[in-house]
Amino acid sequence: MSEVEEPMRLVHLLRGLTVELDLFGAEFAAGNGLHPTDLRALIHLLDAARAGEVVTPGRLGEALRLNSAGTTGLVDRLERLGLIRRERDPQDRRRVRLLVEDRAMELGQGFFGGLIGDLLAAMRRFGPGELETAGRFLEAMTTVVAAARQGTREQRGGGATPARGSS
Amino acid sequence: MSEVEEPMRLVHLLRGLTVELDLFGAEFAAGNGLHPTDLRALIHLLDAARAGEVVTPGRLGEALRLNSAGTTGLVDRLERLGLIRRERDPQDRRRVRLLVEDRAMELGQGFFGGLIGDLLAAMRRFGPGELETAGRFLEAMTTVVAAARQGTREQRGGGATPARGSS
DNA sequence: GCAAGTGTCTCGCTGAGCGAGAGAATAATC
DNA sequence: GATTATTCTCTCGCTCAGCGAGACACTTGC
Repeated sequence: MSEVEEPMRLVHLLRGLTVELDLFGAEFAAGNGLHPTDLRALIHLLDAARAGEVVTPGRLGEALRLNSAGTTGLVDRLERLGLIRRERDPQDRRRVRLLVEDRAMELGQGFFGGLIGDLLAAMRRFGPGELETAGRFLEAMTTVVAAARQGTREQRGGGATPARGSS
Repeated sequence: MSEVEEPMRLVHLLRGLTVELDLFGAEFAAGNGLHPTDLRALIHLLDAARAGEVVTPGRLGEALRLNSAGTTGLVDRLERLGLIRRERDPQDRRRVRLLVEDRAMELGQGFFGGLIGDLLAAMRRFGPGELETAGRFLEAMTTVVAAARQGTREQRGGGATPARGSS
C-alpha cells in the first residue's frame, strides 16, 4: 500500500533468509555429526585454505570468539573426525598449523557446492542490471549491520543502556 | 567473464551478510546475559505475540528443534530473567501459555528497533524499482535455500519429517 | 468410573566452552 | 651464552545447555 510497507517487507525477508541459511547450516552440521561451531570453523578453514593463508588454533579461536581451551577442544574434535590435521610450524615451533584434509574439502564441496549451484541457477533468471542492483543492496545492508555492530559494542559502558550483568 | 564473477560475488555477499547478522545477534545476546538459543526463542515469541498467536512450550520447542527437557530449561531461563511468564491455559489446563513481558518487548525494540531503523534509512537511498528488484532477489534466494533444506533432509534416509525426537 | 492420549516437567547424564594456569618455544637484553 | 619477557598451545576443573527416559497432570472417549 504505502511506501513504508515495502522496505519493512524487505527487512523481514532479510531476516527470513538468514534464518533459512542458519537452519540449513545447522541441519548439515547435525547430519554429519558436527556442531554448529565445528561447521563455522570448517568454513573459516576452507576459506583460509582457498586464500592460501595459514591458520593456527589461535587465529581460529579468535575468529570464532572462543577461548584457548575451547579452541583446543574444537581442534581435537575436527582432528578426531579426520577433517583437519595438526602440524608444527617449522619456522616457529610454538605454532601449530591446521591443515585441511581432503575429506573436509569434499564435505564442504558436496554440500555447499550444491547450494551454491542452485543459487547461481536462480540468479540466472535476473538480468545483469538487476544483479547489480541486488549486489549494491546487499552491500548497503551489510555495511549497516556491520556499523550497528560496532555501535552497540561501544554503547556498552557509556550510554544510558543498562547493560546489566557482566560482574 | 563478468557474467560469471558477479553472481559468485553475490553468493559471498549473501554469506557475509548472514555472518554479520549472526554476529550482531550473538553479541546482543552475550551483552544481555542471554544465549543464542534464548535470543532465537525471544524473536519467535515476539513474532508470535505480534501475530496474536498463543505460544506453548511445546510449540516453542518444536520451532527451535529442542527436546521437551531442553525447552523447559529454556523457558525457566527466560522466566528467571523476567522476559516471559508462564500461565496455565484455562481452556486446556495441561497447556501453559508463554506470555511476553514488557521488558522483553523493550529489549527487542530498543535493540533490533535501532538496527531496523538504520536498515530502512539505507533503503531510502534506493529507488522503488530497485527495492522491488532487491525484494524479488531475496525471495528467490530464500526459496532456493528452503528447497535445498528440504532436499538434504530427505537425502538423510529421513522420510516423513519427524518433527521431533526420532533419530 | 476407567483407559488412552496429550502437554509439561523431573532426573541423570554428556559434552561444549570458560577461567586459570602450566609447558614449550621464540625474542630481547644483558 | 644465560636470563627474562613474550607468545602460542594445551591441561585441569568447573558450569550449564540440551538429550533420553520417564513421571505427572489434565482432557477426551468409552
